[in-house]
Amino acid sequence: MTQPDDYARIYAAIAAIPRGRVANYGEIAARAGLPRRARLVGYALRHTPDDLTLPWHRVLRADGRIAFLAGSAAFQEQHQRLMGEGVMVRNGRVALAQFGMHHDLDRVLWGVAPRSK
DNA sequence: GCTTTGACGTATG
DNA sequence: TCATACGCCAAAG
Repeated sequence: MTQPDDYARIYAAIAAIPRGRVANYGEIAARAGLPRRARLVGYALRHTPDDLTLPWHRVLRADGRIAFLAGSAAFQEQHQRLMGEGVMVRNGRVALAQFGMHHDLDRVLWGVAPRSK
């Protein structure tokens, strides 16, 4: 039962990804209050209104890989944009350990509660 | 109204 | 790493 503002929250969550960092679809969904709805994030991203500009290139799959078919135009552009802001991409994959949202600093920036306990 | 299609994720083998 | 399988579910046909 998706509501109109679900998309708004998804877009907001994406817009909140700090420059030089990345997040996966699942994280975005969770941030938007829609746990386990990663696919909806993909859908929303594919249908982003023209008047809306988002850092869509910072959204990757859970394993750190770019979601597009390797070699495709979209794939290359995403790769380009990421490198452009300092995010290293190796064989279509980003090292989440370095650029993902798993450091304490990120929790501060994102206001995410510490893991467990 | 039923089936197919995804910028997905986790779990197995 | 590849391959299934399943959970998830809005849109499109």
